[in-house]
Amino acid sequence: MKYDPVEIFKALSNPSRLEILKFIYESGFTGTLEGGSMCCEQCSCMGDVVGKFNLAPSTISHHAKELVRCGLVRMERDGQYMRLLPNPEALEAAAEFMDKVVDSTKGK
Amino acid sequence: MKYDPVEIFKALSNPSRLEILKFIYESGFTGTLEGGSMCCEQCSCMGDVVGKFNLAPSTISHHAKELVRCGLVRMERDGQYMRLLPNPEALEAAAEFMDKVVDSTKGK
DNA sequence: ACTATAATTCGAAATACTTCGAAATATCGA
DNA sequence: TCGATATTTCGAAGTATTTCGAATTATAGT
Repeated sequence: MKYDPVEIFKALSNPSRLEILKFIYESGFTGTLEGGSMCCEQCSCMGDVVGKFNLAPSTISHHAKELVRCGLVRMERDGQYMRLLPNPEALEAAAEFMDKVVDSTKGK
Repeated sequence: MKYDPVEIFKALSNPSRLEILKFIYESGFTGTLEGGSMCCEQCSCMGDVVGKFNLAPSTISHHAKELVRCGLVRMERDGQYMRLLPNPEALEAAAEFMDKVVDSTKGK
């Protein structure tokens, strides 16, 4: 298996981290970030997240690393900036895992 | 909202608890429990879970309570036994939440 | 009422998580 | 190269989680 459901659920189980994930996903690809991103139109960078949430930069950095570790987010350097990119494949994999558990109880 | 995604993800984020959940869901409604349940054909009870996993009864009891707290499982007393019943609605709600996050990144 | 079985509560130990601030590292622009 | 900005690493404090065993509560059967 490419993604570990437990690791993904762990990443999603912290309220701050879940909000950060939502922010990254909403900003990603669609460029809906209000006021514009520091780094690009189509994604958010570390600093965008720091500006959005009431958490220390080191804390944001740590949460981002967790999101990357389990595959929910990808990161790439863009000069000084670190771009945070959604990886919906991982979220879909976790949702699929849940659907399978649901199916297992419905007699399938 | 009827179910809190963060609470559900927290419940799913522990390996033991996730296995217990899967066991409850597989046993529930379909009666596929090998060797039969202590309490009934169509579900598992606390003792079934204790027999299946290498964890102290108090630990199983604690995990079950967490699963009930977030809505993933229901519990009802049957004499000495405690029946553990899947509540797929909660799991479906969490999967739907995830799908919404995925959609938010794909331009809606 | 007593005993056995099932499950829960309680208290404690070990571990993990969340968050911060300070210091370190990376990159850009002048 | 220097100073400014962006991000990460490190160490520490407080909090939460996981697990256990012992004691307790609930119920069934005799």
